[in-house]
Amino acid sequence: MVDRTEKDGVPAPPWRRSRKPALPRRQLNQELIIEAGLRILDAEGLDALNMRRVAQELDTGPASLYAHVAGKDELLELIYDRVLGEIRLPERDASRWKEQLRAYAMEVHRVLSAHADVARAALANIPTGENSVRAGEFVFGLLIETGMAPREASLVMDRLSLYLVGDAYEGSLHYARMRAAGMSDRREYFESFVGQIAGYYRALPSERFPHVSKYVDDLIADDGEERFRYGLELLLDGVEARMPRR
Amino acid sequence: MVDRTEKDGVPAPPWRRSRKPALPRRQLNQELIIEAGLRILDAEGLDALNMRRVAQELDTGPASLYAHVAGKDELLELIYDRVLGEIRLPERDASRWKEQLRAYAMEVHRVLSAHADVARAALANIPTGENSVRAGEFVFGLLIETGMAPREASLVMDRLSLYLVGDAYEGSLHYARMRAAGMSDRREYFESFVGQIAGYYRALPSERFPHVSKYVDDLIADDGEERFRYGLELLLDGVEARMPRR
DNA sequence: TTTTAGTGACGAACGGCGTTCGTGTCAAGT
DNA sequence: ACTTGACACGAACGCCGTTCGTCACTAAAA
Repeated sequence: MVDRTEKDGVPAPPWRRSRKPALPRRQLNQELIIEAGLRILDAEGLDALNMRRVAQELDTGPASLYAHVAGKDELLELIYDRVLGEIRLPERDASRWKEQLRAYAMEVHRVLSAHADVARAALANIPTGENSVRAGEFVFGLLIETGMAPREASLVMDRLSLYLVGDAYEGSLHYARMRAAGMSDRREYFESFVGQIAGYYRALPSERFPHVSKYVDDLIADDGEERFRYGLELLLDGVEARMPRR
Repeated sequence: MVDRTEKDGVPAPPWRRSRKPALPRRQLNQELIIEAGLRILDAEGLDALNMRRVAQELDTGPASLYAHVAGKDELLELIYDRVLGEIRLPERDASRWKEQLRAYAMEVHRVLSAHADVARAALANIPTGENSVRAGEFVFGLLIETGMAPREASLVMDRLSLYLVGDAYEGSLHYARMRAAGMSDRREYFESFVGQIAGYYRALPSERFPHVSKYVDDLIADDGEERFRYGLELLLDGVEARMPRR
């Protein structure tokens, strides 16, 4: 018997109990549930994503979902992996590893930013989906082919992934705050929030916090995009310093 | 933050009765609530930390807490800042900036690891507590005194903080999983979980994922501690490369 | 001493959540 | 035609954060 949850020969993780071959007698299947969930996530945020809301989107009751999805956690994993599927990978070219690694990071950043709240769901579980492995093979393979020892390449891939998801997670939090404040404009939120932070820093006693209170403008100067790029270059340069000479 | 409960140094007013045994009422204040919350967080994890459980710990009902704490979110922030208060900072010495930055990172890592689940609560809100600023002043001041431009120092501090909290967050997730599986031994969990991951990787089709499936042992070789150190050195080396020559 | 005002404590309850139970329903196999 | 069994789904369970209204108590005013 063929488990239909497998695509292209990738087995499902053993701890995810495999379910029956979904026979679409009625119009309800895992695919539809994932899509509905992602739609809600993008339009209304993670806080609005609950089983009742997903069921409502599909014109049914919450109990119906549990025939296709183990629970909310698994649904979030599935949605996350679906988003990772939007990552476009180039042909590997080890001679341009740094350039390709940078492009990869920017691509992941782009995809996670496009589905703002998905990163908040992503960090809640360790990803093991197909598309996660696909991305991993790209980065890992690139480093290996460049001549880096497998063990070190594994470390680099791990830290880079953490950085990408961690940064996106932080971005998600701002997005959630913006939504909670009822704002839809990014600029409006940025000015309001950063203004508050700046005021807080300026009000600090300068005897105890001389540097922080003095350089407030520098502390709030860069936005998320520039911070992401800076951290990325920091990492890439660190990796380059560890690359075997050729 | 103004605490109106005065403890010492205030003499009893003369009109106070001489004869009263005086239980001054129930003793309940913010301090007690924070401590109870942290106790539960450490002993039972974030999932077990809810307002009813905290109230129970203090022999009262959940409604009583809201006189001292705005809600669960604020309580988590307060607990987090309290944990940050355990961070010990040395005297700044810019001539040993790298060493001190490394020691600082290890110290934060130590404190966040000691209260395993607190990082999961930490990333949920942007920290603005006193102890958070204290740590920021240390790192920022260190970089400034080393000669780095304020704007760049701000970026470095931001990325380092993200790394520290992000890594601790990831650790928290493993901790939560371990607890959810009913294990109390770290070794037992590690072998069980990593074993599953390894099996999953090994089962991948080697045509599509040649590197990942080939170097499974290297992918799972290092534990969280080594990964943290490696990423930290990566960052520190990147920062060093950007330090102005002297 | 009596009254008044104010405050913290807290039982009860509201609304929302994830999830399960039991029953209904209908297509496929016999 | 009957049986089977997977899917659909209304209803409900138990848990959560939070609010309301009431009560107990104290400190100041009268």
